[in-house]
This record gives sequence, C-alpha cells and structure tokens, in this order.
Amino acid sequence: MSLEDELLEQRLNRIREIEALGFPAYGRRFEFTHTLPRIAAEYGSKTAEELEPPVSVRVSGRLETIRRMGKAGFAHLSQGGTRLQIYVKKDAAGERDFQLYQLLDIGDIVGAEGYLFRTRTGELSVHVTSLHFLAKTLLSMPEKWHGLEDVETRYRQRYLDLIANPEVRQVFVTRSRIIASFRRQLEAHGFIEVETPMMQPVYGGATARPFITHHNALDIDLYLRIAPELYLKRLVVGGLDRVYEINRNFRNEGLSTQHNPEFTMLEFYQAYTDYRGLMDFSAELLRQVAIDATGGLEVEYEGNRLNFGRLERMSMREAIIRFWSGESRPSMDDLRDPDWLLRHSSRSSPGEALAEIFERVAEPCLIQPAIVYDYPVETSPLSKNKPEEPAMVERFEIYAAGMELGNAYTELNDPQEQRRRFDMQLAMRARGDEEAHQMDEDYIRALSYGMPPTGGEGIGIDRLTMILTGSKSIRDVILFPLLRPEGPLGLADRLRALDGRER
RNA sequence: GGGCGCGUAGCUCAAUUGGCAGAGCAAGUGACUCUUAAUCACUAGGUUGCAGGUUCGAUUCCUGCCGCGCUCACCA
Repeated sequence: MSLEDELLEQRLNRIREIEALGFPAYGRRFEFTHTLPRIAAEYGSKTAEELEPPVSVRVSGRLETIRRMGKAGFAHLSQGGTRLQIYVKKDAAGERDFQLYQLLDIGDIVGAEGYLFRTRTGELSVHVTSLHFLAKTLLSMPEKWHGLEDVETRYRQRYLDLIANPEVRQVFVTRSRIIASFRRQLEAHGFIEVETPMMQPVYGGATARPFITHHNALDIDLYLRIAPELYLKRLVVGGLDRVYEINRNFRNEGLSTQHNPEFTMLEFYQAYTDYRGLMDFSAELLRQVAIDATGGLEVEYEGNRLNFGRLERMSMREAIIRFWSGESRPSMDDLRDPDWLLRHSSRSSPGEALAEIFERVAEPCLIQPAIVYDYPVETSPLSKNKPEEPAMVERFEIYAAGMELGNAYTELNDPQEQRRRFDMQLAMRARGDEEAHQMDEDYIRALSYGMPPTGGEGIGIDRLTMILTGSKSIRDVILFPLLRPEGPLGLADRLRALDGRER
C-alpha cells in the first residue's frame, strides 16, 4: 500500500475516533466572537496586564502547526491570513476535549473557546477551555517551512497555494481592491455598471481570433466575446451616457506571461467627451487605484520604480523618435512619409507600418506609466479621425512596464465612415488578415440612429494587477489560469475502496 | 507552433564518471503541562512523469510521448 493510501486510511480511521468522542467529523454552524484578524487588531499590542480581567473568545480556523507536549500543547490557527496560537492544557480543556486535541491533524478546521493570554515568550494566545471540531483534512498539507513551490500545483490547486503561501492571498486581495476602486470612482462620476453579451453572433471591438461555441435550440454558432465595445456603444446610443462593464474577454490565441485566453477588462464610455478628456480621467483613475491598492503612488516592478502619480503623454511618432536606438534616427517628416515607413517595416500599408515600428522600437521602453496618442487609421477601425490629419485617429494607449495596459479613443459616431472602415477591414481580411474586423451591420444601424460624441476606454485589469502586486506572470494574478487538463487522479477510486472498510 | 530547461516519497530537495535511491518536513509508536521550523528515541513510506532503446547494470545516456516553466512567433 502506498503512503498516500496509508495516510488516507489513517485519517478515515481517525474520523471514527473523533466521532467516538462525540464530535462530528464535519461540523455545522459555529458561532464565533472574533475573527482572527480582529483579535490581532484589537489585542495584538495588549500586554499581559492589559488582558486582565480575562477576555473570553470563541474563534475558528485551520490548524497550521501542532506542538504536543504530553498533557498540554500548542497549535496555530489560521484564518483570514492571520495566525493565532492556542494553548490546550488537559487540566483546562478537560479530558474529552484534550483527547480531541491529541487526534488533530495539521489542516483540520477547528473552533476554540477560551481566554486570551500571553505566553512566557510573549505570544498572544488563547488558553483553551473547550474545543470544537469543524472539518477533517484527509490529505496532507504542503510543508510548513518552504510552503508550496511547485508552480503547476500552485495553479491547479490554488486553494493549497492560498493555504500554504500567505503572500498569494494578498495578491488577490489587492486585485479585489483595484476592481473596487475602479467601481467606486466610476460610480462617483455617474457611470452605471452594465452587463452585455458574452456570447455574440457577430464578434467585434478588437482584433483577435474568437472562441466558437454552439447553441443547440437555436442551432447557431456563437462567438465568445473578444470585447464588449460594440454593445456598450449601442447603450450610449440608447441614452446611457456613462456606462461601464468589468468582465471577461476571450481571445483564442497563444498563452504567455502576459496573455491568458480569458482576461478581465474594464471598459467605460462617456458621452460628450473625447480622447483628451479621457486622458485626464485616466490619469486620475490610475492615480487613485494605485493609492487604493498599494497605499501609495510608487510601486517596484521588475527592478524599476513606477510612479502612478502622473502619466507622461507623447504621440506615437514622438515615442518612436525618442526611443529609437542606433543610427539614422527618423525625423517627424520621415514618420509622415509613406515610403520611409514602408521601407522600415514589412507591413503592407503606411499606417500598419507605423504601428509596427512603434511596437518594436518604443513599446518595450515605456517603463514609466505613459500615454501614447494618435494612431494610424488602419489599426483603429472604430476611432474618429483627426480633423487635421484624416489618416490618423484620436486614440491613445496607456503603457507601463513595457506592457499595454489600456486603450482609448474618441468613438467614431458617423455611420457612413464606420461602414467605410468595416469595408477597409473586409479588404484586409480578404488579403489574409484573419483578425481583421467583421462587418457589423446591426452596429451600423445603431450608429445610424445617432450616437452622441463619445470617448471610450478599456483597461486590462490583469496586467494592472500584475504591476501593482509585483507579479511577473499573468497567471499569478488569475486564480485559476488555463492549464491543460490533468488526467485522472484516482482519488475517487481510492476513497471508494476504503469506504466503510476502515477499522 | 519553434527553441531552451525541468519532472526523484504527500511537501521541499539530494544522489560523484552509468554502480545498493537518501535527508528534512509531514505521517505512525513512545517520552514530555509555556512551545513556536518544539525537542528526544524508534518506525514506516519510491512504477525516479509515461513508453521504448543502449548497457552486465539507467534517476543518470539515447528516442518518442505527457505535463509544467522560460522564450520566440501571435496578441491585449
């Protein structure tokens, strides 16, 4: 018999012993007086004298350590990212509860009643008068000193990662704070949160390959959305002047440290503003998010100190000139010259060439949070042209740590021009660009009813979370990143074999 | 999809040129009524990711496959 089977059998037997003492192996509702974080906050700095007269508490948590010493012993409970020591002495807890203490395993979930005191070494602890059993662990916990290091196991069994590695919990708490901060700020500016279709008959709003699924009753293929954009703007047509959505997008593309097939975007649309207005708003939003998430404006990422207190602004052409390395730095005139652009890129149109050169030359250098504005029309089928240079559009992207964090533009609200843009995209698709936009006639119909001048923006929540939590991989900020399926575990078979057979 | 790397006990890691697969934690038994990586004694635990090959002999060398990581391509 393997060790794991032996362990499983031991634990199942132990359940019988615990039940024989009169404790259910899997308890029910437990009334507590304090969470462990609250005890830490309220009593963490109290001296032994200040804990007189005794403070009675009823707490619960998962057992992280157990130190048994004959007729007494210690253990650490963990709850809400906080540990609290309990002291179980036979004289104080009584015969039956002390027997229970002797049957506990690391990982079990228990309740403890008693009073707070300081041990001789000064650690705040609960002097236990009564123990409760709440849930049994059948499998052994990761090692207490090194935690759980195996990356694959950490992603596949995130619950173990959260139990064994306290800093992981903090990453996801911060992620939650980031999202809450956006919501709070947008609500304060009069935005309302909406939910638009995840399953779409025509996908759009971004350049990407979609996932395809099928609806049986209607017998139609549907696409998991690559962006909510076109639906949100239909809502602006409908008079929802300030709307936002924080939700998943799905893109059927490769995985990397910066790409997960499903990822979370904030998109918001504000009528009667333009991309200049959104630049100001973006700077305000990011500044406050950084404060809400980290307590400050500066954050250390990959050896750089990033300051979210300001967003430097530069045009795409300025960025190329500024970050050009090596000989023959181009001039502003070069970057307006179609021949120069096509000579310096393998792309087929001057605008695509400009964007490609920017991504190659400047994007990796954009370490400090920055706004890059004015994009070529070819790469921006939904943005409004610049009046003085129709080949360019009123669009900007937000960069930090060499990553694209956000994308915003003055929305194109002229249905005839939008139809021409879709035609342009169809031509690109005919040339083999699989990611070029589809024609969306229903969207053109919506614009044909008149959409107010509008600014719209998307911010990648995962990447922003990476930066604000110092995470190197997007998988570290997504609780359950996509992995290949694991294959059969055999646990059901083992449990079935042991069911009712334990002594 | 390409390139590079990794896979050994439940967890964290060793194993000399190809020569008896080991340790710590966790687990079991015993001792211990203020320990905190508790301590002490003893015990058990392995299809070395999977399948082949080379060899007297493979954790080690070779081939294929599976999984993961990094990276390039694609993308946000």
